[in-house]
Amino acid sequence: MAHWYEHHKRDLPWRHTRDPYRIWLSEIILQQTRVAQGMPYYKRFVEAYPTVAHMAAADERDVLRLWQGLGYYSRARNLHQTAKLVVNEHAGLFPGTYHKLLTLKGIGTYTAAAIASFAFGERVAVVDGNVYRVLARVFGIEDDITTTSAKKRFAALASRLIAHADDPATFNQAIMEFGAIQCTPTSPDCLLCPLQQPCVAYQTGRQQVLPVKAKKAAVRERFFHYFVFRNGNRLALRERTNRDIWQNLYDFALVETDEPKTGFRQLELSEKLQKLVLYSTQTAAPTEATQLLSHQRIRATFYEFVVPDRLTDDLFDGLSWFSVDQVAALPKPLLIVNYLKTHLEK
DNA sequence: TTCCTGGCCT
DNA sequence: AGGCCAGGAA
Repeated sequence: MAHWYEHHKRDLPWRHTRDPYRIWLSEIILQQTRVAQGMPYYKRFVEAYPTVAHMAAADERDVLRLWQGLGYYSRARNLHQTAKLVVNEHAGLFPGTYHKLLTLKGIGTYTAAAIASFAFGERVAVVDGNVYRVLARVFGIEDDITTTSAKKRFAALASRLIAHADDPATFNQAIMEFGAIQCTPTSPDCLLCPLQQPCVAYQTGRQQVLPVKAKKAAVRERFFHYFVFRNGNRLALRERTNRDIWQNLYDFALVETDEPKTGFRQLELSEKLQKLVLYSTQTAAPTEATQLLSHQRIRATFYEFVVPDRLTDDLFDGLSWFSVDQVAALPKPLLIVNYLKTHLEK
């Protein structure tokens, strides 16, 4: 990989300095940012603020103005805050170790390792998105990289590898550059790859699968329209038995839609539900509630009806009458518990 | 058009 | 775990 790096490394301005200020500046700019986009910003910043003292003396709004268009503006605010701290508390000298760098605003594990190794030669491994990808593929690691345990595992592996490197800074640059240019996310250049032979992903055809990354479950939005039927001190509930959330808990008669609806008259009701609604009396304005699950957002509307005695045998779909005391003893989702709490108090 | 990528902070 | 942003890939 060191050999590959010597032949393929890009000529980037921050690779020609060991000035911790410039390395820090470049690393903050390159967080969540591609080199091509960050480059003009780096040049502008170095010109406007050649030293950390220049930056510390600037107004935050000027720093933000210079940052404009790069996104993630907390990076710029932290940049300025840290510049002031370095000048005021550290006499303008950057802390010289990984652990001290970690305490600065805007510097996490990746950036601390980058500065420590590039500026100070410390033997500490960077672990960024490139490194996850390269290691997962070469070593065939199937762990979900979004988990804490996987992050530990990759960091430990990178540490073992850098322990044997001639030069820690070059090792770190090389593995990231390799990930950025050769071992790219969607179409890695495996045919010309020097690691073809040892690469588990290549040998098993799993380049497209590795690294494994749990896609953050898109939060699905669902609209629940609850019909709360009441007769005297009894309420109509049913057990949820479908393959769905809240299995074996109790809720009310339910009509679900994919889209928001205003009022139950916009809903398509089953014949039996329609009849019950028709001959019952709506007793309160509909109320709304939202229940957030890990992967779903339930927006619920509750419609309250009093059912006349002559129709109490007309329940359907597993609904049964429960006295208020019985209801209290049933297992219910929080959405229902909260509704009962606020609408059934007497 | 939508999907994916990317460190740090709270 | 979710928010922060923009741009390149699909």
